Amino acid sequence: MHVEELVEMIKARREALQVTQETLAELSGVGLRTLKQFESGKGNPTLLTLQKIADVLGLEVCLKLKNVSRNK
Amino acid sequence: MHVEELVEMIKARREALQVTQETLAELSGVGLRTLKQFESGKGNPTLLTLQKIADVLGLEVCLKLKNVSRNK
DNA sequence: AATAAAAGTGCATTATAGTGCACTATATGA
DNA sequence: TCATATAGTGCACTATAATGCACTTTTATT
Repeated sequence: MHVEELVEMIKARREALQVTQETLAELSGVGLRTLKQFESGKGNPTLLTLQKIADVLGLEVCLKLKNVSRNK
Repeated sequence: MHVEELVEMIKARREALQVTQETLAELSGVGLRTLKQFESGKGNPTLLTLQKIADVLGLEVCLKLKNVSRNK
């Protein structure tokens, strides 16, 4: 997943749960500014930051085998 | 997945592919020091760094729903 | 349209990730 | 065992992520 997709997934999930950025920031312990930056596609969060955010949304960061076979 | 698990997955994958840290660093464009730090569990890489490393190993960073139901 | 809530942005500061270099430690093979 | 390859670490520096604050823009809602 590219960064944009990860961002979209986080945003979609947050919105689905009807949580505001402000609330998510509080719940996750990540600064509001940081969250805003990330969601607006401007950021390059650290793994820890991403995990904190994902966690609260019931998501988890993982690694999976890429579409094996052929050259993208 | 906790950081340690992600690290283990990267290391296992790198070793399975018989690639040295040095080679992986070169292929991924990530500094050797950074890679060493990450693999030895000392780091908190940025998403971009993690993606660069994962990419070369045929892995991708993703978000997935956590074990729904009940309290971990 | 007016208001209010939520999201986005500029600026400045602090904390820390990324990096190279030199060196140590450990694993591996002859 | 000795040599060599590979992995780990201390130090120092640069780049940038994380953050708060104040303000603007956008998105509902009435």
